[in-house]
Amino acid sequence: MARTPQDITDAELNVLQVLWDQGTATVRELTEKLYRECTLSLTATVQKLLERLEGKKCVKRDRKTWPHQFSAILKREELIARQLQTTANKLCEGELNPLLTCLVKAKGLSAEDRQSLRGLLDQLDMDTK
Amino acid sequence: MARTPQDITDAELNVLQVLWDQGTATVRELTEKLYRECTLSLTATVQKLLERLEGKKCVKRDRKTWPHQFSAILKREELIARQLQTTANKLCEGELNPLLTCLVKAKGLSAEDRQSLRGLLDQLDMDTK
DNA sequence: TATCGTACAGACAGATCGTCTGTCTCACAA
DNA sequence: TTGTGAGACAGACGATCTGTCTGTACGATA
Repeated sequence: MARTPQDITDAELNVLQVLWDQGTATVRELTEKLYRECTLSLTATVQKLLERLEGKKCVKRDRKTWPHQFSAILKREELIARQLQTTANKLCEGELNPLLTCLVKAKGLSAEDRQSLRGLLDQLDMDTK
Repeated sequence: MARTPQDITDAELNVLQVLWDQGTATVRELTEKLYRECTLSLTATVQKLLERLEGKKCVKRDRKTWPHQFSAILKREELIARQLQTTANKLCEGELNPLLTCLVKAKGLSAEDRQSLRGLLDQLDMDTK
């Protein structure tokens, strides 16, 4: 049976992280940021990762500039949401609520966290009224 | 670079799902549930998956019975929590809060959902008082 | 026009993962 | 006790994924 490939690979994610930080970057900048050096082969590697990310509509490339300028299309929050939906599909028949419950029950939620969460909920109540 | 293998594989997860439903099962029962038939090779496949799950401490095997009875050690909620932590590590520097925010902001959270979530929060307030 | 960095295509190797084959062992019936 | 069928276990294979590299074409700058 065909294994389901991960939509965003580890190496691809590293590239995305830099783009999220910088906003926009060239291959050279990305390579140096990621590998702390910039050889020919490393550049090609990053180039390939960008190519794949472009194919996945996660990154866009400005071909009018030289060298090309790359920037992220996919926002960090969108990726988070996508990942959450994926785990929900795998483990909760697509329902997001069980994830919420799990998160809230997990330790590491301070009183302030709870308070700000209540704020968010109130906000939602207002919006849908 | 070594790719990071996924802790629980798709096929392994399918086995776990059945165990979560049934509570306990033999290889034969699992195979029939998963593949709707029970050939020699399919049985071996399930056997191998169980072996790997056992190695990962997700499943335990009762060797006193014949055939062996298998049951899940890892609970569904625990796996959910683990998955959430994994995405948090990849995308939020380990912080769970951003996930919460994402989830709450996502559509598909009804008024009742919000209300029950408030209940959960109140519960937590009580506990930590 | 020579040179250097970038773009692009293609390929490769290591690893993962689902699957299968083969052998041994156990329980049960004849 | 022995034969039989199902399960346990070990090992291996092959498709696929994924990070990386090589090779070639292209574009800009001196």
